[in-house]
Amino acid sequence: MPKDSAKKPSRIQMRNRRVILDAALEVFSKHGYRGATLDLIADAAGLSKPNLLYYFDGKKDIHVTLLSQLMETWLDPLVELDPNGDPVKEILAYVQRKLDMARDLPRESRLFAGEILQGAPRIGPELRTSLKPLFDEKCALISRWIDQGLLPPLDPAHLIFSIWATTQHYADFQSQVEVLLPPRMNTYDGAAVHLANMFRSMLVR
Amino acid sequence: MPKDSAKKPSRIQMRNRRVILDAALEVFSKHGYRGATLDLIADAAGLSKPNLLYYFDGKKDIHVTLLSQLMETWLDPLVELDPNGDPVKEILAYVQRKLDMARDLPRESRLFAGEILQGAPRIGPELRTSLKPLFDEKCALISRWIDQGLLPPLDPAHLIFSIWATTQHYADFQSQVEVLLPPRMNTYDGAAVHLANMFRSMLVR
DNA sequence: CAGAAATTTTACCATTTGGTAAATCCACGA
DNA sequence: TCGTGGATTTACCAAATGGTAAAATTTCTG
Repeated sequence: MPKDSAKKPSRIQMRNRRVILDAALEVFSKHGYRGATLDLIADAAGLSKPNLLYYFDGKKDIHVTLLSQLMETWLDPLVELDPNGDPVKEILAYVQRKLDMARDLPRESRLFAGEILQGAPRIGPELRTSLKPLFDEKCALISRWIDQGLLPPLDPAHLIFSIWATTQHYADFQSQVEVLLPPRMNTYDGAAVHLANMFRSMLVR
Repeated sequence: MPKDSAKKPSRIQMRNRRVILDAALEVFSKHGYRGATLDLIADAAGLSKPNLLYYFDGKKDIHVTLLSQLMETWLDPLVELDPNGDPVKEILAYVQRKLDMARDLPRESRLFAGEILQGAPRIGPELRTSLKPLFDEKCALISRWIDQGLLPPLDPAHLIFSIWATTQHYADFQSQVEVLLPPRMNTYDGAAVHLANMFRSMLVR
């Protein structure tokens, strides 16, 4: 009975929960919450549907678990923004980290985007408790840098939005980018150059 | 039998088709394609479900019709990019038009985003036939401006991506923006200032 | 190895959902 | 005003889907 959170998970449980979550990430990010079916997830995981429900309390449980685990990974690049570093370098490094994440974890990006797009019905609370404090802290940090004359005056919140939007775009709108950009050309290298150039020109006077 | 495209639509048909499409926009943009049900759309339209299907061939038909109509509106701001205008002014005006669209037509933005996010299963072809040629044309225009020394060297494609991403972000990620930004403050005015500042600093070298 | 516990499968079920057939209602032109 | 075709409702249905009960099987432990 693995559903009790008190007991320590066995080897099989560890393995199968990971397999299920990976399959669910694939399916949820491709079809959205409603478009994803337990049968699709079970097939992708190589398990039977009732077997899935032996490890999770239901479809919602799988989805929420996935989003909660993702939140940590998602916030990490912003956490690393260093108050003691050089402001311009720190922010440009943050842009690059976010772009790397879009390239390396596109499914996660799309899962998150789909949830937000539909009004964050399942992680709204976690946005308030996890994301908001971190966001406010980093906005304050950037404001301090501005006050110290290390950055030109700008709105920290909108700056962060722009970084999120431009980097995640390559994962979330991948199907559109692939239609528009010539094949064979490396999308992410081009994006890295362009975004570094764009944000540097705004941050360096 | 209004489903034959040959006949001219009656007054009632015109009205009801518009009512249905507006209701469908509301429901599709909020719940996604799979999350939207004919019952929800019918309720929102104030019609019965079989009555919906008297005007459209099915759920897919409603969705595709909506997306096709939207495509025109969506491309319009880019069409207006004037080869004879001042490059910087033209591009900044384009940014503002896109931001206005995110503010005034957030449901349309989210409908489009949801479709792209899931791999554009229903408008992929139209991206190739409608969007791609226009995109290529405007990329070429920007390249010409660069060659003429009117703009600093930059990648036109990634520039356009950045404009799309930053402006649509305020509609597509509205639920997140609302959590993070203090209420009472006008999001779109702040965004307009920030984005104008950002893109100007990149374009004016 | 024996028995218990954990895991997996088989056989279901109730609800939701996209869609249809046919009867009924209603607007409008002759 | 009456008939006709367009518009709407009523009563359905088959498939899909999330979920469950219980039997069967595998794994672990003494």
